Amino acid sequence: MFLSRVTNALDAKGRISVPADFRAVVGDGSFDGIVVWPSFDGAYLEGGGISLLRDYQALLENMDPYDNGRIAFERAIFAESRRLSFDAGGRVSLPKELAEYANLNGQVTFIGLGRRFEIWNPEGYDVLAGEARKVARENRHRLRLAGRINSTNAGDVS
Amino acid sequence: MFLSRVTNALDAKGRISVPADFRAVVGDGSFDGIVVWPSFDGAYLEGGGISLLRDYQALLENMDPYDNGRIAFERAIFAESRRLSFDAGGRVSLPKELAEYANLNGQVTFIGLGRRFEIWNPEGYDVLAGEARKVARENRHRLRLAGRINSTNAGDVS
DNA sequence: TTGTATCCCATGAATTCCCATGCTATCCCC
DNA sequence: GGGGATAGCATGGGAATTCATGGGATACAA
Repeated sequence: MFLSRVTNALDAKGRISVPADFRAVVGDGSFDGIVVWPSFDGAYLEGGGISLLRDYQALLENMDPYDNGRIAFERAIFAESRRLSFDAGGRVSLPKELAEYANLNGQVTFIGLGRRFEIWNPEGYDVLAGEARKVARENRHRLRLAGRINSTNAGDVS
Repeated sequence: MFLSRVTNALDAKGRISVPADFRAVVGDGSFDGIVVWPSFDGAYLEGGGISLLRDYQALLENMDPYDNGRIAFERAIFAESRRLSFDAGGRVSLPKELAEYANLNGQVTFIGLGRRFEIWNPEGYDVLAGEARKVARENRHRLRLAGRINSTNAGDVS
């Protein structure tokens, strides 16, 4: 599970240290690295472990083969994504076109969002984080974990 | 289940002993520690076991992917939360930015709230505790356990 | 050759691990 | 019931490890 927000350096060679917590999540045996693609919702990158792509694949394969949405997702995610493997120090080298797409230079911020993560220009994300906090506060009544009053272990999270 | 109010020391290295009662609750096999994030409702921290985050994830994944509330929750909780693992003595080290957010220094108070807990500056919480007692008294008629009157294990606090 | 990508090694800082200590609550035996 | 032993817990400090990051060397392609 990807959690937390971490800002790391993008060096002159185009390398970024992937946060150690993130590295611990993506291990899947077959491929030691991350998969990253440009978001179709804004100037930032989306990414995850190879298993995330497999989940998307399973999801799309349940859609009609000639569904316009399915084809578009395949083109926007699979075709645009890059497989970035870790070097010995846990870094990946980010292709230039992805860095340009997301306006990355000097510093980049990894945003953990559970099953996936995003990569942002730090300043770009700061304004968004403030808005998200405000909207979350306005919607906080919706964050309700369903209760089971009569259960013998209601609330037990073990 | 997180219960009781406990005040522990925050040492010079940023470490806090998590109350032993709390530690006994969070064990989940995969991760031995707690997850903590800044509340979007005030100057204190919220936390729980990794399973609490999984419950939130399940809740959010049932919402529309581009629901504004969902995205805001993901950014306000997942992206802001930190995974804090226990050392041999049952302590975690609290990142500086979280300590600053909640005005923590010297002493911190853990507030058990059932499925989750909060971390407060002790003085900050004292005023709130008094108010909570008053509001609880005003709402006391609402504290009604519905359902099985003949439950064989009524009052079980496991 | 020149630029680009990959691998390897070095380094400082931050974090984590490990061991030691005092206190408190609990247990057990007399 | 009293008193001592014992175990669990909170806390302090030093050592060892991990982590992020920089730079050089090597392989490959244009």
